[in-house]
Amino acid sequence: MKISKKSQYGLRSLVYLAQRDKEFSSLRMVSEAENIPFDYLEKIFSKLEKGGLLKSKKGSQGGYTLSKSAAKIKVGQVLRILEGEINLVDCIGPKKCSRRSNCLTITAWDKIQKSLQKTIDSITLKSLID
Amino acid sequence: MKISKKSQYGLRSLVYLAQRDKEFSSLRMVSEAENIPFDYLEKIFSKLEKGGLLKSKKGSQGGYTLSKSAAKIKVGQVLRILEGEINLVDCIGPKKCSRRSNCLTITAWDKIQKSLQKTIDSITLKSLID
DNA sequence: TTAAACACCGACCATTATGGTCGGTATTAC
DNA sequence: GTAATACCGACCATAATGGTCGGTGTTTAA
Repeated sequence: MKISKKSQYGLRSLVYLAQRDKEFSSLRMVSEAENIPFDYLEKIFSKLEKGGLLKSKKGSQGGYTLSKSAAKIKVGQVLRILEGEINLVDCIGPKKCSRRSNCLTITAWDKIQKSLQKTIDSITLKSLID
Repeated sequence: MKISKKSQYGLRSLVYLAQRDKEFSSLRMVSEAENIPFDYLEKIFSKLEKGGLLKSKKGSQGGYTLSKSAAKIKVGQVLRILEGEINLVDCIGPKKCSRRSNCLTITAWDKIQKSLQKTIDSITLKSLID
C-alpha cells in the first residue's frame, strides 16, 4: 500500500520535463535537479520511453522530453508503466482465485481498485504544473 | 501498490466471523475454512485484537469473535491496523521532505491518498456480507 | 485431576521486491 | 577524435513479506 520510489522519481521527473516544455533535458540534468540517483533514473526513463511517455535524442546535446503534451499525460499512465498493471489484489485481474465465486471480500477490493483507477486517471501532468 | 496477503487474509477472516455473528470461532476453524496458514493467521488475529476489532476467549472452546457489530467495522480500520498507517508516499505524513515546499507532485499524491482513505472508510463489514 | 483444545508470544527463516550500482556499447554534436 | 550523451544487461545489498517453529499459559470437559 505504498507508492514506490520509482514512481515518485518518475512523476517528479515528468513534472520537471513538463515545465521545460518541448526542450530536451539530459539524464544528468534531471538527476541533479531532482536529486535522483543517476543510474536509477536511467532505468526509469527507459521504461517511460518504452511506455510512450518520453522521446529521446541520442548523442551529445541529447536528452529526453515529453512525447506528448502535458495535458494528455495522466498520473495513472505513469503508475501503470512504472508499477505494472495495477491489481491491488491477485483475485482481480487475470489470475483466477478458486474461492472467487463465494468470496465476499472481492466486492471491497473491486470498489477500492475502481476508485483508485478513477482518481489516478483524473490527474494530468498539466494540472500539476499549473 | 498492492494490498498485502496479510490484509486479504485479515478481511476474509473478519467477514467469516461477521457471518457467524457473536459466536466464537477458533483459529483452527477459520484457518481451515478460509484456507489461511494457521500460524500466520495467529499473528494477524493478534494484531486485529490489539487493534480493537477482535475479542478472544482462551482455553478449550475458546476462539475469536468480533468485538463490535459488523456495521461499525470499516475496511479502512482493518487496513490501517494490518498495514500500519497508510501513507502512500513518505513526504505525506510525519516524515518531512526537504523539497516539499517546491514539489509539485505532492498535490497528486495527496489527492490520491485522500480519495483512497475515503473509499476504504466507506465500506463496512456489514455491507460485504449483505 | 488430567488431557485436550485453545490463545498467546517471540524467534527464526526463505523468498521476493526494491532501490541502487557498475561496466560497457553505440550515437551524435562540436 | 573527443566529449557528452542514450542505452543495456548484470549485479548487489537491504528490507519487506509470508510463513514456520517451539514453547507457555488458560480453560473446559471427561
